[in-house]
Amino acid sequence: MTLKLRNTASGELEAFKPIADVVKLYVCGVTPYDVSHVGHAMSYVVFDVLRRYLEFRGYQVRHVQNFTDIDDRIITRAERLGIEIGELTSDMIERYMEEMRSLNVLPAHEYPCATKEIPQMIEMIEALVEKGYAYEAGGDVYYRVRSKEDYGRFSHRDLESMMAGARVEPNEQKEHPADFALWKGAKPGEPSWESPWGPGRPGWHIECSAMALRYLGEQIDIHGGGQDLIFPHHENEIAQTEAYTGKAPFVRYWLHNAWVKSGEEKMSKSLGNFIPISEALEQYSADAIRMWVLFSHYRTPLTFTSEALSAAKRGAERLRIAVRTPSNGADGDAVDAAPCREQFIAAMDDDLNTSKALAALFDLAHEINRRRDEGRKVADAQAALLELADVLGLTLTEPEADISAAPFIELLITIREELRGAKQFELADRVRDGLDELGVTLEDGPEGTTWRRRE
RNA sequence: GGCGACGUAGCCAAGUGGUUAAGGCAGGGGUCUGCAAAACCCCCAUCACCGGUUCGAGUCCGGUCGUCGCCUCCA
Repeated sequence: MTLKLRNTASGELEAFKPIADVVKLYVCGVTPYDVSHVGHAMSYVVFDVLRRYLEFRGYQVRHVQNFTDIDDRIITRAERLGIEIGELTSDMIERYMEEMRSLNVLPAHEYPCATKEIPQMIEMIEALVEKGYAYEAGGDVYYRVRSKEDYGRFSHRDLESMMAGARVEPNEQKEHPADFALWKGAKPGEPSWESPWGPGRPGWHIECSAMALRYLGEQIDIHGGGQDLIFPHHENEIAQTEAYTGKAPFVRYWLHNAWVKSGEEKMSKSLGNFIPISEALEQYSADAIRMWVLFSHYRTPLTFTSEALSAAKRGAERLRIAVRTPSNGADGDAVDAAPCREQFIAAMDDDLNTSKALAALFDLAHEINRRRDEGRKVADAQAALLELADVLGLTLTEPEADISAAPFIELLITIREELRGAKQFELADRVRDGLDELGVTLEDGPEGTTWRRRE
């Protein structure tokens, strides 16, 4: 069995074969001008799962993810806040990193920032101008889309029909309306860097090319991002990179995740209809949020609703209980996890069918509970469930309980035990209900009472 | 207008030609329990609509209706 991925470039399911031993993975990062929202969470959880699965399958992965720490929105916002752009971006980057940690997203191996890669970008732009793929116009430098005969093929559009849309801003400096900026001359007062074309800053697309080139090489295995980046970002990235290196394809497999909807429309920063990751994390555990994402396929739009998140929360709890409840059985392990493991792998091999992979985990959890109830041993199966859940980045651990509260909870349980012994059920129930309201659930079993913390 | 995607049970969501249409949540009925909780057992869909291809279609083709996305910054 091999991993098959839906390659945006071909639209086909393709067997994954890395170019070399180490899989080169580049994921488009955020523009840190504002806090990240659950749409970003979806995207980075998806690519985190891709990375974890590749590693689970025995590949070594080198994961690079950028920060676009210079652009119009950053400049505007920093100006409005009256702070330096660096102050704004480093704050947002710090928050982003913290949120990813909370979501159990593995850190990339490199997080290059656009502003730290200016020389590389200038070098690329110069070479593109020299080769005739780009031209300078009034302090700006543009990529000449006409220089690439199949420009638009990647995103399934052609220059003529794009012009028909009439949404491309006319710019008399450009040779062609679709030509895109590699370098933007600075307007007075804007942050800028020196260049052969005067002070300015890089265009959006060039940074990813320069960083991918520098940190991963001229041809990479997988490039990921949201579907909204297919055009123009990735189309342009391909054009300029392949023009620069003379090698194609720049990327072997392009993967794009769908977007998160807020109500009936796409959640996005510009629409202002977003739910920050920090806000989601206040209400739901990382496991719940990840499970919400993973319940559906990465190329299908997701909707953030309390119903969906609650379902994920309960689902995570179900798996958690299956792995944490010990068995007192003594005979050999009663559950064979191998069939589940096979189903899990088959599902993940099929373009990361996480919905099906999760179903395999729920089946295993069910089997574990059944056998445990029969008094059989299930420890090995529980270990397997934990291992496979980890491939999806699910920890299956309970929400952090306040350690200092534990002895008091234990004490209340002991007292309640005595009340129950004395058939003082009303008082005993008051203890249980009281703890329940504080987010602690008591469960009476044959071995005594246990407690767990709810999300 | 161009391009892309989607419409499966109360909700979320797999399934791309062939046994009883995965799984989760919610709901109903049981077992367990002092009562609960958790777990376990049982129940709950003919796949937007119309037509076609086929021995056979949720699954392919055509059309209708509806929804979303990209074409400008966006994960």
